Amino acid sequence: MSINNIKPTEGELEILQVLWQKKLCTVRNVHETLAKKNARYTTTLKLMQIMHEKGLVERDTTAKTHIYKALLNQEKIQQQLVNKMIDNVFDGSAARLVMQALGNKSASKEEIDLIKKYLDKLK
Amino acid sequence: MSINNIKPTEGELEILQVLWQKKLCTVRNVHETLAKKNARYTTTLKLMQIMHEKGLVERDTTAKTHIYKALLNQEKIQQQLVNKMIDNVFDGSAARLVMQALGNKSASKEEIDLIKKYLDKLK
DNA sequence: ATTTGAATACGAAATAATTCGTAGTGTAAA
DNA sequence: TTTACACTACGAATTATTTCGTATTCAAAT
Repeated sequence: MSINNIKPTEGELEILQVLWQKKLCTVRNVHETLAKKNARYTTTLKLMQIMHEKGLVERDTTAKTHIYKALLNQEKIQQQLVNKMIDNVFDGSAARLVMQALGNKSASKEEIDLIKKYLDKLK
Repeated sequence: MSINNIKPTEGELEILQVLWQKKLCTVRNVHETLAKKNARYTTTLKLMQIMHEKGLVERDTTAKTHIYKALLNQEKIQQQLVNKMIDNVFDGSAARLVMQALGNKSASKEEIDLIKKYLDKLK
């Protein structure tokens, strides 16, 4: 399995989320940022070590406290997940997903304007 | 766990997809429609039996060949999955998800027009 | 120098999800 | 009525994922 077609697990995705946002993180960094507040520190550590084995992240081990960095491209993974969702859950219709996403508390007026601009550019 | 907050697994989702589309299905029906063509028939059967135990589907067992029907509401599940994706993968921004979905082969001109109309209605 | 605290490594248990094989049963065709 | 076949039931193996505990190491503070 190449660097493409990699499907991070649920837990890995949460960690990637943090790494994408902060660029460089220690394990503790990630752990404390994580929503999953009930897990032990070593759980996060182990997960990140596994991610390293799998090549999902790289780390700088020169100092005692290692510094992690995501290797997967955020946009690629997003695209991959969205595509899969469109196929599996929305019968292949991107439009249906979009409308579902917008019929949604999360979509503010600003966001909707943003999208309209984007659509106009697409044409 | 109530009927809400149920999180179907990957495999269950594939089956639900078929059930939502066809309304009423035998196991064989589902099995042959499924993308997952490499799995044995009894694998699909077992999965659907488990879904029944969990209350994800109901079935009519009057005849020898059972007839299955989805109990989960498609739109609710879609909404739930989309929301989760927005939170976990798009930093809470619906707009970002939408744009990612549209920067995508799947979005044809027709679909884009559809979305524009939808957006206008929203305002 | 010793202690203390925070870090890593890693085995292994616990949990979840998938997959399959075998047994048993009912029905329709021969 | 016997055979053949498609179906269900279900245990159990396999695989994937998550979780934690313990051992060890290093460095800073005492």
